[in-house]
Amino acid sequence: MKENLNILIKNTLDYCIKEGLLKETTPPNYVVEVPASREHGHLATNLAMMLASSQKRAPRDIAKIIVDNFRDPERFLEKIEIAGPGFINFTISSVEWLKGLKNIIDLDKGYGAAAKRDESVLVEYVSANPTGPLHLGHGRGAALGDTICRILEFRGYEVSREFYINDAGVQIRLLGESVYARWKQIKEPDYPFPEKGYHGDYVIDLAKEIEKEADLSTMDKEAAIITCSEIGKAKMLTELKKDLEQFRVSFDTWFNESDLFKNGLVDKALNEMKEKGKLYEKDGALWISTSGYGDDKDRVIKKQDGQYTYFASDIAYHMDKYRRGFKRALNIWGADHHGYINRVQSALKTNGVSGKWLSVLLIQLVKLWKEGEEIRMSKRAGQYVTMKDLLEEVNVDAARFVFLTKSSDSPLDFDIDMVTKNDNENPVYYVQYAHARICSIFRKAEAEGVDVLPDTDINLLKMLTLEEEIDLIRTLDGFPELLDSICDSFEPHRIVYFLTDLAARFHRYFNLGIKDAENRIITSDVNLSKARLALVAGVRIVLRNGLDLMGVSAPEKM
RNA sequence: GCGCCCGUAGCUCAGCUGGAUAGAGCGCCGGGCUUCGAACCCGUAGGCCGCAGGUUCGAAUCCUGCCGGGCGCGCCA
Repeated sequence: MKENLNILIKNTLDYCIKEGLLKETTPPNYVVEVPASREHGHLATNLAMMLASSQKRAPRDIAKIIVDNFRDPERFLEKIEIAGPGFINFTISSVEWLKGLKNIIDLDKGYGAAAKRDESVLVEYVSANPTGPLHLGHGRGAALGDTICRILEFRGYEVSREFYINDAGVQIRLLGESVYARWKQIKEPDYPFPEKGYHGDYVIDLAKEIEKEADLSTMDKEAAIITCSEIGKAKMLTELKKDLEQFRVSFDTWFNESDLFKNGLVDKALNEMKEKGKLYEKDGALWISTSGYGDDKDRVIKKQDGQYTYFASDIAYHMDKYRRGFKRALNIWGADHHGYINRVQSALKTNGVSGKWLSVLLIQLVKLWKEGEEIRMSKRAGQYVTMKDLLEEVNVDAARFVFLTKSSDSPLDFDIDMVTKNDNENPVYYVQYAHARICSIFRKAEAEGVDVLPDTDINLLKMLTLEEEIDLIRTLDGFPELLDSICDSFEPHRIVYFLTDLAARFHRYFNLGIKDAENRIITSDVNLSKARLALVAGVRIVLRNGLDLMGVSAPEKM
């Protein structure tokens, strides 16, 4: 609707200028938006106020010119009013809203989707080290990344989901040493455990499993540790994939850091930078001069001991991403990585890649609450709640919904008790209940012999005359725009608030029928019933499509 | 010390590129089911939007400076 109105506004503006009613000017940055109050119509624009300075006239005078000359040949609008300091308020003809509803029902699962566009996005998320189980922070990143990908795809972007496996550095080695030590301890309980090793019980489980698969006792220590590293990593990855799959999160590409070295991509990246004169040696180490590109200081890329730093492989990785031809890249990182953003972007700029090509979405920490107390997580002590633990207690729908409820800028308190409850304290049920309720209405209608999928012709829909009914359609109409705003802002929490608001409007509408039988959806008037069923069918479509984009189920009964 | 994020109702948080009277959930108090699902709805109370300036027709939103909280600033990974 907004788009349609925008066209009319633009035509009117052009007309007024052509007729000399307004001075020629570059179009101001005005907005068309849904006003907060219903008294202000369906849509409103601040155009006249934005024009005031260039026209050197009072906003209300300009508004009057626009309103008096409004170009609306198809009678799209029912009413135009000037209000307040110079807002122009539009009331759209109710037939237009009914057409909008019909469109939603016709498109069904495709409502909210956009045509394929020539824009590819690489989204990297989770990227947990395969040295331990997924924790709640990873869960938040997984829910967020997955939902962003689903929405981008729905809006026509070509999306590739990627998980980067840090498998080339010392932490995999440390995993091997930890597993090896646990294996030794089966026979020699006093065998020393590496100081910085991984203390979690899962390491003991790994040691037991590896013993079944490989005869470590016939190997020398080094070979045994390498075996432990390799098998340990493979097993941890299997676990990660399993947990993620259960969480309805999948990836197109599992990218091994070690492949960057194997395929010579790190050397290649370094050589290119060397040729461009971006590298230099100092104090026996190799440095990259990122400081000219927005970084605070230059960074070491190869240490005195000849080992590459992580930065080296990260540069190679991001250059590889770029060369694979993606138009944009998005990384989803924990907030503790924020110091790294500037560094990576600077490195990209050093290589001639625009800093805007890579966006980074930071997510704040997750705190876990149980029985009114915070459960502090400590990796060193091997004490933390894993995704696996969580999913044993909490269903996937509830977990994903809660992870998505808050802005990623805000730390998340995850209250296990609330999310475990099967009552109205659990926020996911509010939206799901609305969906199930509509399904129930349809079952009832079917039982009463009402044609449940009428061919939604506009004349039938004209039975919808209640204010609440048009309001519902208006909300449904905002769905595609909501999705677009999420694609631009990477703020998927907005969909939660949108769906909660839609569910609230539906519940309120439904409850009108408790007070007054005339307002029930299935009434004694068959045509009215059909029209109202079409309306709630539209609500059901948006609830279902929206929940689907969140990776949350839309149950027919609950 | 420098950088990023946050500060909105008793609690947890929304508030979309600046818009009209700042909202929701939970909690408190009070109401609503003989017929479509009460996992629902309606109503009351509750706010110097951290503080102080600035930008303009207009600021919770943008700018500056403070205050308070979180995180990050390695030849760690």
